[in-house]
Amino acid sequence: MEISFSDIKRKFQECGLKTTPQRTAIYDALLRSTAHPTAEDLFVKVAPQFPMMSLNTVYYTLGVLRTSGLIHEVNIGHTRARFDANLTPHHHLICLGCQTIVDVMDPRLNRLTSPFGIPKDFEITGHQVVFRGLCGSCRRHTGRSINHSSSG
Amino acid sequence: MEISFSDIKRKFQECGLKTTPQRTAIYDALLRSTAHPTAEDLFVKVAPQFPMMSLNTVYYTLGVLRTSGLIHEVNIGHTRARFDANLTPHHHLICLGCQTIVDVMDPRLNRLTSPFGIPKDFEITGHQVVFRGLCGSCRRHTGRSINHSSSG
DNA sequence: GTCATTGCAAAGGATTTGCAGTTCC
DNA sequence: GGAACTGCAAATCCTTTGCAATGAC
Repeated sequence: MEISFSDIKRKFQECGLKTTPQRTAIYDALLRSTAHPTAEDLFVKVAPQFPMMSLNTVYYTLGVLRTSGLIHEVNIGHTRARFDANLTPHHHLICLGCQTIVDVMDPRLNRLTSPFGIPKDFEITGHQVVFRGLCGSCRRHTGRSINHSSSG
Repeated sequence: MEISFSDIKRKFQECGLKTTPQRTAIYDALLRSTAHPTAEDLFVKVAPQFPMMSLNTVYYTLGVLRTSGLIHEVNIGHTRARFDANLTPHHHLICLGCQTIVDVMDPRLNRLTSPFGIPKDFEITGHQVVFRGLCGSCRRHTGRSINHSSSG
C-alpha cells in the first residue's frame, strides 16, 4: 500500500501527535521497509534528508509512535530493538544465520486454540509465532555452522 | 526432576566442558529455577556460595552453556537476556504488566502446520509461540494501564 | 504563546573484551 | 603441562535522560 503524506499527517493527528518533518520521515521509512529495521537503520535511512538529525530523535520518535500504537517493537534478539509498522496480525520467520526477519502472514496462525496448563486468572490478549531456520543463502554458505544463540 | 552433581558432570563431559564448581552451581541454579532468570538473577542466586565470583563469569558460563546447547536464551524483551534450561519443546506466556514468563507445555502447539507465504528455500528448524496477556495480580492491580511496549 | 519536539552531550545499564592468575583434565 | 576457566577492570554497545533551543498547533 502506498501511503501519502496526508495519510501520515492524519494518523498523527488522530493520535494527538505533532507532524514534524523528521517524525514523518521516520514513520514513512518504517512503513516502506519490509526488513525490521533497528533505530540505527532508520537513522541511516533518514539521515540524508536531515543531516542535522540525531539518533536520539529516532529513539524518541519510535518511543512516541510505539506508545501511540502506530508501530510495534519486535523483540527477537535481545541485543537491538527492531520495529514494525505492519500492524496486521502476523508472525515472524527468523534466519539463525543472518538474523533476517521475514513476516509470515498465514492467517491460520492467528487462530491458535487457547493453551491449557496456564494460570486460571491469566487473561491472554494475543499471541505470536516465531519460526526459526535457515534462509537459502545461509544454507548454501554455511552448510552447518550456525550461530546457536537466540532461541526463545 | 531432581538433577544430581554427577548428572551435571556427565552433561558437561558430553559437551567437552570442564566441570568447575562455579559452572556447576550456575547450571544447577538454572535447572532449578522456574522463572527465567537473567544473568544477574543467577549471579545473585549463586553468589552466596562463591563470594569471589564475578558477574562476568556468569555471562561467560551462560555463553558456553548456550553454545553447547545445554540452555536456551529466551528473548522476550530486548533489554535483558533471560535463560532457560528446560529444553523440552515448549512455549511461553508473558504478562505485559510484570513481565513474568510462564512456560506453556501444551504439546498441540508443537505441531503447527508449516506456514505458507515463506521463501521456498527457507528451511524451518523450529518454532515457538509467545502468548501475551495479564496475570491475575496485574489485572487486579492495574485494571488497565498496561505498558504497551514489547509486542512482536 | 505554549508545549511538544528536536539536537546535542552526557549518563545509564547490559554485555563483552583484555589480560593475568588459577584450575581442571 | 596446557588449554580452559575465573576474576577484575575497562571498554563497548544500545538506549535513555537532561536541558536549552526550536517549531507545530
